[in-house]
Amino acid sequence: MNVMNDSPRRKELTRQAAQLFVQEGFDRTTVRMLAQEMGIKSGSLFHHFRDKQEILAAVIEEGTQNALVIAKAALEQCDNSAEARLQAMARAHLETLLTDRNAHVVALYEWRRLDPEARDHLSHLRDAYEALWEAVIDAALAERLIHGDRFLVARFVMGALNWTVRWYDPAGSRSPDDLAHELVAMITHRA
Amino acid sequence: MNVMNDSPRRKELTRQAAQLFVQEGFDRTTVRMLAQEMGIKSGSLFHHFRDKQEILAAVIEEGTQNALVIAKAALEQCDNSAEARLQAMARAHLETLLTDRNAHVVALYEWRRLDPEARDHLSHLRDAYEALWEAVIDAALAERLIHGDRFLVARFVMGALNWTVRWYDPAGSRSPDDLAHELVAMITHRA
DNA sequence: GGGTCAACCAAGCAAGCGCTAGTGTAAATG
DNA sequence: CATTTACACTAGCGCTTGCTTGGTTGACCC
Repeated sequence: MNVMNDSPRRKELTRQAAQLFVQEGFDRTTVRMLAQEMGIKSGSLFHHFRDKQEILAAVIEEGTQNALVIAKAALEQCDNSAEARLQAMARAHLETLLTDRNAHVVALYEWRRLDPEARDHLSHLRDAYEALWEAVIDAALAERLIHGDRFLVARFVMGALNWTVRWYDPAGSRSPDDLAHELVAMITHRA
Repeated sequence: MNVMNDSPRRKELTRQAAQLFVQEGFDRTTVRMLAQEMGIKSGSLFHHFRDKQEILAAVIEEGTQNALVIAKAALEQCDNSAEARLQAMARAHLETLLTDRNAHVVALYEWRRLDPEARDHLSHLRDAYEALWEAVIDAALAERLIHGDRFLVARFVMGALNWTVRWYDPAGSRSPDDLAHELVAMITHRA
């Protein structure tokens, strides 16, 4: 057992692990399966990660960090209107789900498999992401673009968006932009 | 190894299994843990269920069947207006999540652990439930109470509702009725 | 009062699990 | 040239897993 830096090699291994975790689930994915997918033997795996748990944490950290970066970038390069910002966030969320699908599915489904320390560390990242959403929703409420309880609206919207991993087909006819449009139209109270 | 009827004993065992599956996840729940929770030895478990998979299927079937019954009852004893029916469905959904929480959390999180035959059988049940939703949403669209794509609206709404298992606290100050109200208000386009 | 049957138990098997120990080797570093 | 580093290998330990086997118990039935 050795390092725990973020070498490029480790990044690639993390990506491949995410793929398997989605296919099989974390518990059903054995270190031998992971090693085979990575083209090495199971013993060699522990040169890159302290243990199996750390692979899961790495997958989720990678995905969440990307989501944060993308969402921030989307907010920076869009209008200041509440509607534009709402739409930018929704679209960014869906695009992350598309480009970084595996990591996010893992984050949604296997969160409970994290040990307490990892969960604690990663929930800070997740909170930072959700704070972006809440700021945008607050602004929309202030402009009276949407109505209702701040807390509830945020959770309803995130639920609707996160649920898309269950049914959204990136190869289908609908683009993330379309979906974001429809969602904003649904909750918006103007013509 | 023996029967696979639906004796009252089996119902009770199923209920206890659901509890453990929620706490630990399906894969991490061992037959020895299940047996201990049930007050029997692990070998005796296989008198009631063919294998571990069948316990999972039993849990999910029970929960989905209950949801169907409750939703149908709610629709029968409410106004014919689209808004009332929308609210009745949302409220029924949330109440099921409250009274039958364990089974539904399992259905949401462990669906992928079902083997293909069980998944096929249970997806028919789930489709019947979703059909109720789509009928109600169709009516609301026809009345122009809500706008948008039938398919997308249905999935956004179900996502928002199912996501509640992540954050909703039944002991908190909000009732299922409150939540249903807020959700309908959010997507509704009238004063 | 012999037969039936659901319900349970003790014991254990074969397979698979996460992880470790110790070693080899090619490239980078001093 | 000598040493360190990064990465991979083989071999296997200690343990848990889902499930099976072979048998016992006690309530009910004609």
